[in-house]
Amino acid sequence: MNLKELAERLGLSQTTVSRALNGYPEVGEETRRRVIEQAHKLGYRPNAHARRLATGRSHAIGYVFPSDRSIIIDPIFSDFIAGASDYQAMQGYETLLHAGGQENEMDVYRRYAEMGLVDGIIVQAPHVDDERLGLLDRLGLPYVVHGRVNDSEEGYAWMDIDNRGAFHKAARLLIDLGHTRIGLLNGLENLTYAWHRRQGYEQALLDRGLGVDPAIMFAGLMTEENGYRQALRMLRLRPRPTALLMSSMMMVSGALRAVHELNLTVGKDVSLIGHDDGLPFLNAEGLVPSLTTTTSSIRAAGARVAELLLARIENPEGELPHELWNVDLILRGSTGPAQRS
Amino acid sequence: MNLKELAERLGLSQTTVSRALNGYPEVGEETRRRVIEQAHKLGYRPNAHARRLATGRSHAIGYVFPSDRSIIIDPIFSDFIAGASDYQAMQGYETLLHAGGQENEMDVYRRYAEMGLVDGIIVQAPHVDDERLGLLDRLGLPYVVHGRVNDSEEGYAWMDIDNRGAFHKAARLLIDLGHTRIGLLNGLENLTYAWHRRQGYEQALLDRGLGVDPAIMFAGLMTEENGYRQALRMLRLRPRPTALLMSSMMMVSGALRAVHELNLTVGKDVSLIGHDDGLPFLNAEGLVPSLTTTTSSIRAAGARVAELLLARIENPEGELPHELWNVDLILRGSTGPAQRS
DNA sequence: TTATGATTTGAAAGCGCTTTGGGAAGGAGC
DNA sequence: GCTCCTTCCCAAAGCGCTTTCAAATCATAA
Repeated sequence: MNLKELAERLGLSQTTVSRALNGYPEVGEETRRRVIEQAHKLGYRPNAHARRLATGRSHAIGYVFPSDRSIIIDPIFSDFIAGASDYQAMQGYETLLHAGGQENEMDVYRRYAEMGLVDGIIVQAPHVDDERLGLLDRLGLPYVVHGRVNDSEEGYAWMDIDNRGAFHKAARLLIDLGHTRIGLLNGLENLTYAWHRRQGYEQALLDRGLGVDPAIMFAGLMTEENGYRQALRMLRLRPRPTALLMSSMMMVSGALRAVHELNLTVGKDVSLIGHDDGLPFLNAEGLVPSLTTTTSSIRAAGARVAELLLARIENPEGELPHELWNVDLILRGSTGPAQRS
Repeated sequence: MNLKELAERLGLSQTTVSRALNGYPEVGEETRRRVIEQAHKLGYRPNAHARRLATGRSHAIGYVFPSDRSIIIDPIFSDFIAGASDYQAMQGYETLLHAGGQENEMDVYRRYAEMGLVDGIIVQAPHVDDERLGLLDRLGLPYVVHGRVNDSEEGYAWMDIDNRGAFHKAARLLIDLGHTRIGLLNGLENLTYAWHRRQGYEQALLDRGLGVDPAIMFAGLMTEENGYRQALRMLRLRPRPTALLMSSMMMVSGALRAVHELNLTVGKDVSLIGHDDGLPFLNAEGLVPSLTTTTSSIRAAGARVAELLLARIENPEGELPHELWNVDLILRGSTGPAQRS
């Protein structure tokens, strides 16, 4: 069932039927009613490609993961995309995913733009000096960055959570509790969010005249195993760090093993704070003791970034959005005053 | 730069240029060379939608997640899709993702088919009696199921791992080690894979004349917290189960907490076996002691399912593939002989 | 030389939609 | 009566490709 057939069956022209279905005003109310009713009854669906060809709009958003596999493995991305894709679906936009293949990330963007496959891009996991933005600008492809690039905040659209503030707050809490040796288990620091977290952490230490010790700082893949290994390593140092600040719940999970293995007590011998992206399969509250966290729903972020991007697509001349979300520090049972050693 | 311009610049017709680029034989060698060279030089890319409209093929594969959010949260899906999408990208197929929105899963399939958005579908997480297959058949949309539906294995294309065999093997190993009370922490049993695992587990018990005790069986979301809670509950029963068989690494992670909390020793007081999908952020070998697992790469499965689907699309008349992968039982440190209690 | 066939190329139709530029019908205003 | 708006509808062009069908070119054989 295509437009032509539908029009014939209604005794109308394609023009009128198309207009009626797409809500154009210059069509009689009675006619519109008839058209919509019949379209529904006959199960008419406009062909997506024909429409896209005619309008020049693809009604699709692209997500590109580096062929390098270290990114998509991060489970937070699936939750981010779930949030974004959910919102897009409600707005009639499809979600295009590109993972791997032999093509490199920049080439995929180029292809997307030149073939008209997507109307916009969500840039994931920006690194400290990200060359993707320049390319997208040149291609004229609208985009919104989830996170920020380096410290520049102008000239591109972004939405980010206040990672610096979050880790600053968290570190300060620990310091206020009397901790002076606080370990940091961070993500790869060429990614901006990790870099910001480290800045927040270091600033809090410096604010209170505490030194920064590279021996109790780690930056790497946020796996359970790295959480375990690094926590174990740090907690074996003397003087032992009395608190650990961690960038992901997976690392927390690993760190807990280390803590148990050393027969230490969480919240007493060692205080733990982790960043919680709100992943449903790894719950900070369900731990024993429940975990003090910096919390921000990655899924909500996904939905919001999608919203900003669609707004940019509908209105390219609008102002570039810059949105920084506050991150809550939720006090639970895994933090306590420092013990004297 | 579109085909028309390129043709003009070359002094050829669109027909010839199109043919040259698409590898049709009826074009002079010298001409083809010139065309390809110029196309490359001028950065020509055929418009995706025009091509799709003309050919009636979308060169895209769809993945639909139920609006019910309990599925996509499972981190194994992102790894599965990464594998599939990777393969597709190499073959020139896009990946379309649908998560959430107000539309229900069946309606999305209908829309995909009627609007021509995808050439095929990968059906995820089939339940025991899945109504999706019937719909897809009616829509004439090629698909491959990752997993099986109920116990019927004919009439549809599928690829699955031998979940029943895997858990049978695992349970039998434990029994051979002298365990007689073995707990099962499973996924939701309306999903076929979980149902199969339970069958394998029960069969192994029955084979050796052991009874099945519902008190030490759990089926639910495979979260860390459920792993912890259920392991804790079971290990507090008397007589205490001396082994736990688990459907996911997240559950293992939670169970480990419970074991530590009860001051039990893994591999001695309690043996653990988990199913490992090969997720890169949660490594069975990195645990202490390292974990005995049933192992099968979900990423490899994704790539294979995509391969089967593309083959079906290229050749719809071909035989329906039925592919069952053996699952290895990898013996590591978390299993040992049962202690007498 | 001419007929024959093989090899290359092109004109034009078509994929299914949107949108431009009118045009017919009907009512209001003079 | 006539003109002038509205209101509602339509024919046709166009989006950028692929593909059918026909024609041009060229070498070869009779």
